[in-house]
Amino acid sequence: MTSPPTALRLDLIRWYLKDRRDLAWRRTRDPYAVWLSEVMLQQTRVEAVLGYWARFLDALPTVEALASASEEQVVALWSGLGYYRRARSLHAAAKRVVDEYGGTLPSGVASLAALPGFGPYTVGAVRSIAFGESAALVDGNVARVLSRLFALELEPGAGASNRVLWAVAESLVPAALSKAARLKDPRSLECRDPQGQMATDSGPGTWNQALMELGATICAPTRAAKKSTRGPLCDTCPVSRHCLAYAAGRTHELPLVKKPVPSIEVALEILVIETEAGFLMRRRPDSGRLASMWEFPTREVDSTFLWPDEFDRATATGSVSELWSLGSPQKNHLHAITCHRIRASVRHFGTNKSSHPPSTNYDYVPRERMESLPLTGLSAKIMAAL
DNA sequence: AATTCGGGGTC
DNA sequence: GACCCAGAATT
Repeated sequence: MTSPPTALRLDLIRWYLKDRRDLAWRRTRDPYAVWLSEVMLQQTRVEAVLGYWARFLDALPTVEALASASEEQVVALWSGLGYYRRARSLHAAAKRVVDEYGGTLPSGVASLAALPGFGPYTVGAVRSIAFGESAALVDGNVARVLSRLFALELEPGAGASNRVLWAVAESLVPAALSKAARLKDPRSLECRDPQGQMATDSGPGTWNQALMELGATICAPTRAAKKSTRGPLCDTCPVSRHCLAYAAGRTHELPLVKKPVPSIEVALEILVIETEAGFLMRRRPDSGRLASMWEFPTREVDSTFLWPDEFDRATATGSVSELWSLGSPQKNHLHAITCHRIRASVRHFGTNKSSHPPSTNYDYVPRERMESLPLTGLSAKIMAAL
């Protein structure tokens, strides 16, 4: 393991310790809290995670609390964040950590990688950030930063490309600090020496986070359409003097990007039926998209692609087409998921008539219970706008 | 190797 | 609107 070029390390670490964002999960070394943040941050921007992380930890502050929680509560705490498999994997992994490790998250590669939801990135992140182990990681930020620093022309997404990026990352990650050094000041996260000066020999967790922070705030992706208005802020980059792409004037060309898949337009009609017993809600099937989550009765217009169910069966009070025409129009919503762009028309229908649940997978949910229900993101937005 | 899985911040 | 994001699991 060669150590990173000293000047590069110094420049990046100094910048990071001075200019990094003050993110809540950087103020803790509780492995569970770090683990939770890393899972929430998978394919999700920092800004979106901020509120969720604190709320989740407040409700389920320990591995044991998470392990003994219901899956419904866990998914409800995740509602709106997306990629709900992450929540289910996290829950399953917490149960195994309690059963197999007495509630203490292991720090070894094999142990972590065997847990659901732990891919290569999360293993490296938890090991380096939570435990201070010398473990590399590659996420979208690191891939972009390393591609530019070393002018790597890699085929985007290819397995061989990923192997190169991981090899480079592993060649750069510093050795673990001594246990004494790490324990000296837990809050400072390897950041300062005993004189209060910023340490120049920071550990792997700091190094990895510095790489990601640079990618998130300075070494930004280039937008294919408008290369002039976006892209890396090389003028303020702390390591531009080490950057091969910068030296070659190619920062806007690297990394190579593959063209995105076109998105599909979807039109939905959504009916909010409010009775004395509560809102009529549908529970989605146990498998597939948004599995087991709850939503307002939904009908897809002109096709049955995402929401194949007729919502005519959703109510015992006559045809839904009739309710649709009687309902009062609500705020329409634009909702983008993966490669679909959804236009949702919403109508609200109130009635004093309470009735039995009209069919399986439907139920009336009182307003005060809606918040504890694992709602789909779209239904949560509709609820918030009522 | 290619798909699937949500949703939103940000320009 | 268009990206693309502190990816993992499945096909």
